[in-house]
Amino acid sequence: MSQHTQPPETPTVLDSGDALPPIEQHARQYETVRFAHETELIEDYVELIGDLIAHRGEARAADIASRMGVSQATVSKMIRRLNELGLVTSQPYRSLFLTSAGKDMAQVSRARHDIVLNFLRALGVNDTTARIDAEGMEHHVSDETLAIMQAFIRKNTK
Amino acid sequence: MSQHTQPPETPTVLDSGDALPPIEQHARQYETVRFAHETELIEDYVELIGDLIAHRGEARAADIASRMGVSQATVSKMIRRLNELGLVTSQPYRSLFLTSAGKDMAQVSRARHDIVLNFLRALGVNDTTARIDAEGMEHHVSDETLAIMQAFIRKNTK
DNA sequence: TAAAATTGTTAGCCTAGGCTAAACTATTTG
DNA sequence: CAAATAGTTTAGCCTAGGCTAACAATTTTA
Repeated sequence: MSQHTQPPETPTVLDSGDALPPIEQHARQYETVRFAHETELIEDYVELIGDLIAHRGEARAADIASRMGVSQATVSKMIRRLNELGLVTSQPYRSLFLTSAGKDMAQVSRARHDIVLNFLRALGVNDTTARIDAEGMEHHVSDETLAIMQAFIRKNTK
Repeated sequence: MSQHTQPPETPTVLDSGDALPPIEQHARQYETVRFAHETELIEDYVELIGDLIAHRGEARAADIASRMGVSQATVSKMIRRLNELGLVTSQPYRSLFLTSAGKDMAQVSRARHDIVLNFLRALGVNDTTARIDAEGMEHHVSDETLAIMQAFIRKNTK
């Protein structure tokens, strides 16, 4: 079948680390990451909108743009997407609101974010770094790991 | 200046969690994540190519495709990019090789990946889950956090 | 060694998520 | 209350990273 005489599947002595995972499992790992990438920006926007509403009373495109560090045009386009996904409601030139689906997503996202952030802090990571890392990590942490992080926080925080 | 009378910058009582970070810092967090996204796929390919060479003796497009879970056309296109970036050398229809820049990247990437994976295992996360989480997390973990993870591994592994 | 099977490449399409520039709407202010 | 300013949207462009289909090259095998 193979056009090459391959070394056996068992790892050779060349490597220092683990063997390669089985092909199917390996592919599923990358697929999981690709899937996370599709949803994470959406979640970040929804989470930020929820935060802005909670902290500032409203969520405006200009605020989202400056906090996200992108142009207002980009935000405008994204809001249209969030609308189509049924996560926010908006009238032109007016402030945004989260739908109940949006609120749910914001709440879940925020809770996950907080666990990761507090876990990193409990581990001893500096606050600024912890915030940056948490922002990137939160979408890639499974429920299982999240539960373990939560237990760790309880154990290591007064 | 503002067209709305805004609540003060200090958070209102509505929220349960932390205050919003200052705008500049907030934007930098998201920018860091966006930047990581640009490089992480590249790193994943380079890391996988390095692993295939180490474990199988060669890295072929078909193997990369099946392990990444993408089409061969996608891999072919990506290899061209890696070439342009000076990370691999390739002749058509021949196996790939990493340049020394590619080897460096693979080595760094692999080391980081292993630390995150072993950290999750030391934390008590199931192996399959740990592999999936590590794949997603590795590109978002700062050097500071990585060092702390490494210390944690040393302390919690016999 | 010719045919079959596998592997690799190219062309062309699509979506997401950035951007700038220009037009439009709302609010504030002189 | 009109003009200036601030905020929002739209149009059009670009890149990355997927895909399929068609074709080319290589390797295996009958």
